[in-house]
Amino acid sequence: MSNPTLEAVARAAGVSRATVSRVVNGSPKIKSESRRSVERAIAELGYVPNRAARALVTRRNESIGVVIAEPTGRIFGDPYFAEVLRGISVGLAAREQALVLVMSQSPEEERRAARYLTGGHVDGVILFSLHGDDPLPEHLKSHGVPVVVGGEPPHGARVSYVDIDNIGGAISAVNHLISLGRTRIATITGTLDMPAAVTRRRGYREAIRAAGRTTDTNLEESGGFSREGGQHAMEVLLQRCPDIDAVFAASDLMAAGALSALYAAGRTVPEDVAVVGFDDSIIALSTQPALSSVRQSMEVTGRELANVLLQTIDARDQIVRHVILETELIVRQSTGGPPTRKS
Amino acid sequence: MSNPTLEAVARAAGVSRATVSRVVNGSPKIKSESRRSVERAIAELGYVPNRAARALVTRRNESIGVVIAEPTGRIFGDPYFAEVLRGISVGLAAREQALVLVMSQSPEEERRAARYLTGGHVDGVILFSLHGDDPLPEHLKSHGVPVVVGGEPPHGARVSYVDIDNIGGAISAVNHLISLGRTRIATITGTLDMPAAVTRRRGYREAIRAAGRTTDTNLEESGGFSREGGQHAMEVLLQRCPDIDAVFAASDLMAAGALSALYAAGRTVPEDVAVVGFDDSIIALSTQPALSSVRQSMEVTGRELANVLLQTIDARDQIVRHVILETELIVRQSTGGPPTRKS
DNA sequence: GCACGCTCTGAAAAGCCTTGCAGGAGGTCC
DNA sequence: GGACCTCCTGCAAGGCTTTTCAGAGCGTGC
Repeated sequence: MSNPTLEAVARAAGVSRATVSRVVNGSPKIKSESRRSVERAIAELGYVPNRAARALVTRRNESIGVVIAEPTGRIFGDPYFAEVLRGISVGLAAREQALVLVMSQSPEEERRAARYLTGGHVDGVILFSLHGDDPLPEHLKSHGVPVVVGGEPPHGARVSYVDIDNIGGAISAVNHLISLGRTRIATITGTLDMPAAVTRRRGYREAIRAAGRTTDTNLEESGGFSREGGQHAMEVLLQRCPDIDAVFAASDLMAAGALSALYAAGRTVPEDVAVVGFDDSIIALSTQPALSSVRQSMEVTGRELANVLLQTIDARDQIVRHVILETELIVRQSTGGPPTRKS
Repeated sequence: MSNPTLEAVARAAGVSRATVSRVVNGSPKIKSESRRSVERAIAELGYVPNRAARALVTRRNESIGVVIAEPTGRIFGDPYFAEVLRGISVGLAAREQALVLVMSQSPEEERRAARYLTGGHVDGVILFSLHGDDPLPEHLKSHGVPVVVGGEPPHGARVSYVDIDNIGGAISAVNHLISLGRTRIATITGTLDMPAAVTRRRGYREAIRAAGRTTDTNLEESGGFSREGGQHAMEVLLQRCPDIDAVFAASDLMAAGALSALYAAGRTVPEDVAVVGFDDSIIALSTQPALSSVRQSMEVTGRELANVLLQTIDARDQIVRHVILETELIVRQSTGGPPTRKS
């Protein structure tokens, strides 16, 4: 229950507190003899350093905050978050850093979170799922808290981030649809206050134009990154342009919603309309037919987030670091491919 | 950057450190006059108590650990975890407790986690997704760390837990299938080293017998709580008993897998085979047709976990507390119901 | 044999907060 | 008017670790 202290270990090993401290922290200037006796004493007593006392003097907490700011709470069914979290966890565990999870769903909670994060309770912060002009990254940075953002940060924020190649992913998805001979290709975008949503739409437009066609905003509709939103967007699109023969959805969840709307409208997939999603999450496999999707490795994203943050903390600098991860199109039945073929 | 200390606030307010401390901690014995001046000073200086120093003297960390022990990492696509996590977060935020997330996926990581959790870094622990004879709850308890388990704890462990009415949920699902006139009702179970899986199977069996029929282990197959497992289990079941006309799957994810297998075998849902899942997660809405499912509120589960743990910490006792939450059957197209009808 | 240098260790301060105890101010009762 | 009580506040100790600085012990070079 009550843990032994440094003092107790020192007595048991016949040395001073300072020596024990140095052994614990791996100082090189310790005779191997004293080191051994200290190590034995530590093992016998089951000594674990008191994190609070240590933090008090080092002014480090050995813990970093991970913020998932999701006001709607809606996206939460998306496996995306869990996967990234796992990646972060792996990245932090390697360095014995604790992961403090902060979920803020309301402005009130967000204020509380900001107070907590700038209160010196964590050594750095990983931010997630940022919307629009969220001032949090700048706020933290101005308080001297190291920050790294998952996904492209809001416009203007000069902070480190780890992102995937959204534009390349979107282009490969649309090119795939074009290569299938589809001519009326629509897109269901995410919430356009999120950079990822805007960038994926840009990729869609660029691919359309690169094929020598003209873009048409009638073929674009926001699905808010939710299943219901995707379904509704598809209904709107079908009403506006009944001749649609392909859809690129900016997330698997929205693609799943689109499938429902297509079935309800009597369309077959992929015969009448080919569908591509984004993320290649577990959802892509649970739809009927299975979704073609742009794969991103959320676990790698998480690990990189942890790495970049720890790097920044170690360096004590203000350098802005970027990491962009690749994507890969996975072709399944929703665009006519057998489950295992790749583009 | 460098935060003001208690001392600074005391000077600014013209009182002593002790008085400031008492104001911060809401001691009742402070004249409202001094309280006001202290509060103003705090606001002006933007004072935030140093958590480390406080923890050092109170021997409390104001933070609790949440462990998700998932060796396979497979279940992770399940929205279940994210939802419970959110509930826990809400429950802890109300008490200004930090949520330290610990994900252990390998024995090595589990050892590391155990060391961390017994090292006095957290005031209590919430455990999750326990398998078989996991010794962690007992281990923590013997080290005097308050523990509460999400879901029925492993056999023999006398620890507090919050669970849902697994048996009632399973019974209502199977009764629903019986009421539809189905006569060959199979079940796809979870990993049987988890109590929730065993208990749901027991509910299935009890409902079958209560209807005056006999159970048949040929109609039971494990799907390991994963999509692929559910699909494979369904294939096995169909081969063994081609006359199956209903399936109760112990999770939505497995039910989604079962749907794929049924389609592949040329069966229609719900006409040939009616399907019921469990959890009523986002998955239940993204399948075609939408799944009937046993709803459990994961968010409430999470909130209750937090409440029970905080209660135990406050009371400083070793009382074992239990909370059992209700479930509700939601009927959708996979058993022939319209989306909104309830049983 | 002496001065010097190197290696390792110990003493002690610093870091910031909570809280038991004592004491001051002001009011009440006889 | 004095004794006593209540209410509030301050003093100071205590909690555990890291780290600076100085010094002890020992070997080496001249």
